[in-house]
Amino acid sequence: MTHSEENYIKGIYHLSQGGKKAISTNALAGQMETKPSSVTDMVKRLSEKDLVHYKKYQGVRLTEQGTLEALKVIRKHRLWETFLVEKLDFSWDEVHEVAEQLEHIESEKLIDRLDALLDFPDYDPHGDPIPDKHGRFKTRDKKLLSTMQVPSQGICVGVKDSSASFLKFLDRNHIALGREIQILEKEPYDQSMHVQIGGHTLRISHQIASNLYVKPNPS
Amino acid sequence: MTHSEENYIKGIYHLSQGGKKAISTNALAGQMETKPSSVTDMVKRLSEKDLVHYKKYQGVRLTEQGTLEALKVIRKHRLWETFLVEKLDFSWDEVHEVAEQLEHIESEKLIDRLDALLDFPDYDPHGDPIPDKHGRFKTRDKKLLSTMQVPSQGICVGVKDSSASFLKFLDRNHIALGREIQILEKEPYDQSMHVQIGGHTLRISHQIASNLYVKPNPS
DNA sequence: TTATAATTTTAGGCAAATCTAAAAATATGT
DNA sequence: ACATATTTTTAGATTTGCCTAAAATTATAA
Repeated sequence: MTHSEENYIKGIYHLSQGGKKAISTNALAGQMETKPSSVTDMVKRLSEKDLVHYKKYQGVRLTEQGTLEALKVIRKHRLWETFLVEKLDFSWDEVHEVAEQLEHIESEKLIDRLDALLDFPDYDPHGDPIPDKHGRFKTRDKKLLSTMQVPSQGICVGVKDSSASFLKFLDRNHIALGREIQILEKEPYDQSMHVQIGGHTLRISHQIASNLYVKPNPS
Repeated sequence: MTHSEENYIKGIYHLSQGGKKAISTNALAGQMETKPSSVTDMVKRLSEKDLVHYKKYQGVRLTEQGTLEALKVIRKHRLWETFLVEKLDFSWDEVHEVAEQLEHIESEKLIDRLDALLDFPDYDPHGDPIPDKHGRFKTRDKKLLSTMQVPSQGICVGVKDSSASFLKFLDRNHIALGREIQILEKEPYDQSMHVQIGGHTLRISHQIASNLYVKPNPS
């Protein structure tokens, strides 16, 4: 597989999340930041290699093999992100770009040794699960902060949006993964929330709350 | 720069070692394992980018800028090799292939942090010097084992041939970098040598002796 | 249901990096 | 020195991955 093919497979996987419904050419073009005509070209190539199911005008779906390849790339991406944060002191908003390059390095030994060096982590710095070498990963009981009850509490375990700007916002507001969060109040008008976290009380907009995953505490 | 361009620049650097004489198209084609016509094409592109001096039929030479770029790639290659051996327990005969891929990752922060993680090493696992971030590196007082006096002694500090088969041979014969070696005898007929190293006495062919660097002990 | 809009595909082109085959330039040997 | 061999370059093709513009298909809405 070329880098570009791997990126497409990964893009299709992300758009499909869980479900196995077909992804439209336009949607994939959006994800890949390219033109629909380019997508059609590439999708044909992937189809020839049996990485996707494709019928004209019907969208595209990963085959079993394609899914496995996607999980391999995602495993590499997330292990490298973890490495950058844990061993090279990158912050969680800096790792994505570099991991986009590192995920294409081909060496099973390398990635398995990296896994061992990091002590076989289950989740990456953004709280996303890291597939093991067979493509299996642990899902976690988590909800978007925006859907939590008032009052309730839980632990921050992940982000939905992992853009640098969102992650930096969280840093500035003492929100980090692993930290306990208490939902104190919810404003019916704009759905903003009052929460307590890391010894601070703050107001969180709906936009923010719907991009932060929390593992609810059994209450 | 594309990966291919970086590889050519590195290839030219290796062929030029030290000297600044022009490299022939054929020689470069050999180094790059490609056809001379492909080299001509690429060399033209590199010339447009002012990475090399090139005149038709006159061979190619790195510019100052080209030399700097070559040193950057070599720095990355050697730091990654060191990482693989030091942190991921690769053996010195396994690192080259993977480092060939890793050397193209673009991130100054990554490579500088890696450098720090490894404690700013001066030499890679094959004894080759690692350029610092400005392209400067330490040369070392070293001679090929084949040119050493009898009797004399020194410390193994590098290999000229770093092919897996040679490195594995060294492993099997208790020859490792950093180890003291004593030259006991030299056979005039075939120039093979008797040496003592790591508590073993062994006979070393001229072929082997002319691919192993030794730092002579002041005697 | 039929015209219009949106999506998707095709057709044709471009750049990078490679190749083969042929032409041009340089080097070599007697 | 000049014929021959070697080296190097050019010309033209191929593959990957992208593009634009136009055609084909599917969706939508009055």
